[in-house]
This record gives sequence, C-alpha cells and structure tokens, in this order.
Amino acid sequence: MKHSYDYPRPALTVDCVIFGLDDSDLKVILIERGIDPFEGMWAIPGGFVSPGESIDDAAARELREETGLTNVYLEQLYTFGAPKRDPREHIVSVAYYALVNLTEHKLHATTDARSTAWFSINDIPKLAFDHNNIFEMALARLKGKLRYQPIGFELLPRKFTLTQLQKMHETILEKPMDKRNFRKKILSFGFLKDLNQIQKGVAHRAARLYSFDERAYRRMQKKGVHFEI
Amino acid sequence: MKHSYDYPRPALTVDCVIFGLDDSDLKVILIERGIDPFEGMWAIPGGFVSPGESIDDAAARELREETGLTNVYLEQLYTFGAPKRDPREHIVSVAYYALVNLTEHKLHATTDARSTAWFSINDIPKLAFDHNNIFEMALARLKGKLRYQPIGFELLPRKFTLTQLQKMHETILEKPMDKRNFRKKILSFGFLKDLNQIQKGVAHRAARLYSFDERAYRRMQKKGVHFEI
DNA sequence: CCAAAAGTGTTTCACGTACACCCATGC
DNA sequence: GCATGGGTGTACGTGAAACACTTTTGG
Repeated sequence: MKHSYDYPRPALTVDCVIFGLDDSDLKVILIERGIDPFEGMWAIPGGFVSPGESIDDAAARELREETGLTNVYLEQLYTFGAPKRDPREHIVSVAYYALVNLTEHKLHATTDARSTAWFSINDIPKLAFDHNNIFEMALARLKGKLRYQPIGFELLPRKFTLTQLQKMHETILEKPMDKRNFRKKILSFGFLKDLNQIQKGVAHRAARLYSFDERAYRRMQKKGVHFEI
Repeated sequence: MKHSYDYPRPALTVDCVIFGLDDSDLKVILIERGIDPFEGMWAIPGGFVSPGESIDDAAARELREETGLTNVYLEQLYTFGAPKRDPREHIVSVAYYALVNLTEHKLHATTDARSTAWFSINDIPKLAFDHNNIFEMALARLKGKLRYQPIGFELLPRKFTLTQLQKMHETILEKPMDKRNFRKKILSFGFLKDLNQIQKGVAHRAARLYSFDERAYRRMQKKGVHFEI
C-alpha cells in the first residue's frame, strides 16, 4: 500500500546513542548493519518514526528494542538533516541519548539476527552514515551536562559508594580528581542520602552506600542554587 | 501531483524564533496567521522542509523571508514531535533561534499579506500550536548560553560600548550588574578589541567603542580557558 | 554650570586547590 | 600481619562581590 501527500516529504527517523558504565568503562551500543547501505558496518541503533507516534516515544521504543529497558534516562540530543547523510534519499534523523546502568540490569540478548555489541568509547570504529558525528555530539553533551546536572547517577546502581561516583566522573570527564575535595563538594550540595549501609563482600574496609535524593535536589533547584562539580 | 511512499511519514517543518535587541528591549518576530488552524492568532515564523533541502538551510530561508537577513547567528534549538501538536496531522517541527541586530539592519517590511510584528518578550500573547513552549525554550537557551558563549555580540552593532554590552546582559539575564566588576571581568578575557574610537553625537562624555575579536576568542578557547560572566 | 553617562581601585570573604596519614576489613 | 581501599582536616591563594567619587562632554 502506498501513502500519498500533496508535497514531497523527507523521511524521519530517530537514532539513540545508548551509554552504559561498566565498572569504570564508558560504553555504547552499536549494531552491525545487515543490509545496504553500509552493510557490515556498525551503526547507532535507530528506526523510522510512524505518524501518530511522538518522537520521544519512538526513541524509547528503539531503546527498549535494543536493551529491553524502559524508564531510563533519555534526552533529545540534536536533529541531523543534511540531504546527503543517507545515500538513498533525504532522511532526517532526530538523535537521542540514553544512560543505562549496566551493573543492575541484565540486558536482553538481542533477539533478531542483527549483532549488537557494547563498544568502549575509546574504541569506536568508523560508523555508517554520519553516526560518528552523532556519537561525538552525544559524548560532548554528556561530558558537558555531567558537571552541572545530576545525570551521572543514571549510570550507577541505585546504591553507590562515593568512590564509584568519583570514578564515574573521572572516567567521563577524563581527568583525575582529589578524593577529599570531591567528597567535600558533593556532600555539601545535600542531595546525597547516606543510607547507613555498607558494602558487603569486599576484601577491604567496606564503604558507606549513598543514593541520589531527588527530592532534596529539587528543593535545592527551587532555591536557585547552582550546582557544579 | 501526488507524492507516494511505501510507509506513511509525518510532515516536517522548521520554526525560527528570531530575537532582536532594540535599545535594551529584547524582542521576537511573530506572524499573524491568515488561515486555519489558529487563524488570527500569532505564531512563530516557520515552514515546510523540502526533500533535498537541509534543515539548516530551511531555517535560514525562513529567516531570510521574514527579515531579509542572511549571515546572522542561527542555532538549532530542539525538535518538537508530539503527534497532536498540529490538529490537522502529525507535523514534526525542528525549532531554531536566531539573533539579529536591530540597530544596524533595516528590516524588510514584510511583502506578503501576513502581518508581522516585533513583540517584547515580556508581552508575548498566547500563540498558535505549541509555540509558547518553543518560545520559552528558546529564551531559556539564550539566557543559559549567554553566560558562557560569546553570542550576545550578535545582538549588538559591530562597534559597541561597554555600557551597551552590560545593558544587554542585564536585559536578557534580568539582573543588574556592577559596572566596575563587569568591566574588569569582560576585559580580562581579552576578546574585546579596543577600537580607539569614541561615540559621536551623544549629549555627555563619549564612551570608547569596542568590537568582539573572534580571533582572540578562538585562541582563548584553544588554550582551554573557560569563560563565564 | 548643569545634566548625564564614562571611567576607575581597594577591601573583604568565600571557595577552590593542594596535600598525607590513619582506619577497617578479608585473606 | 599485610594488602587494599575508606575516610578525614587544614593552609593558602585566587577570584567574586561590594562599594563612591572624579572626569568628560553637550547643551
């Protein structure tokens, strides 16, 4: 069945850069393309937007299909609309990025024939389409936003230690931080809840566990307090 | 003539929030709609994207049609894709915002039948579609970015005084600043070029004129210096 | 000479940064 | 008892913020 319109339209897709933190290594999901164009190359997961489906929903659907996850952090990144970005025809793509926590969720093995894999962000191959651009922009956004928005917690387990939190910042921002200063600062914001629990099964002194207190964060926000690490 | 595709597609438009600074008053261009839906209401200028036209070009075209201007600051803002945002059908809109300098450019009187007007941002009526959302997001982006990116100069004449620069910041950020501290800080960055010229025809002591030195700014950027007002 | 805006330094306080040692636990 | 990471305080310097008067010019 054909679908007809009075004027021609570009096609519309969403692409979703899915970040995960795996024991202090930042990774993204890539998919090996099984069909032309760019058959055999790796690409960021994505798909077409259906009329009647919001683009946010389309991105969430894409994420669910790749990971089985719902309710994860998902944010629109940028829209890529150069006419030649897809060799077949003009396809405009709205890119999103997602932050998932690899340690708590067992991810689906992908069910269809395509092969899917996590790649360390330091080891990204040449990708199909303009997907290297999309990836670079997603990473830049993550780095930029991490410093003044509490999005990093999305990459960690719900209960985490201050050392895990610091390692995450160091990994993503690619610079070492001073342990005492980091703790002083992050605790001073008041949005970390001390759970009065400690790690179990570690071969050294067990660390205290914290969680992100969204309530407290919102209260801080409303007072107009500017948080920055 | 009809255009047919194997799968249905949402339509794609660009909308362009055009900001101008008029003697310390921040304004945007709105257009009165002549046709349904929302006939008679004000809206942000926009139009459909043709296949083969990049979305950036479509936004630039829209801007040119409304103002006659090219080569002005234009940045992609966000893509709005809720299926019900247009009552007719699913229309996805990529929003942009532009910064133009009202004092140097005489703007076209609009040539077609639609009426076009500058509205002060403190006096925006209820707009068609979800355009109030788009406007609010554009304003928030402008406010946020002004503090750490040299975009404010786009709103001023090429040669400006430090007082004009300060007033612009005060207007957009909606808070008063200390004259001495402002000057000390902005000059310390080193990206303002003292033109060794002074104002003419003012009924008081004439101020020195400066221009934004993009070269110097890029040099500063490359050294990794973080600028913030 | 008066009105109006330009231009200019110093003090104070908060916060960022640098830095080293003892503690608890499992093996 | 030893290896491993957890946890803590202080001194110093930089930069933000507060603050008022003199200068220049046109009318």
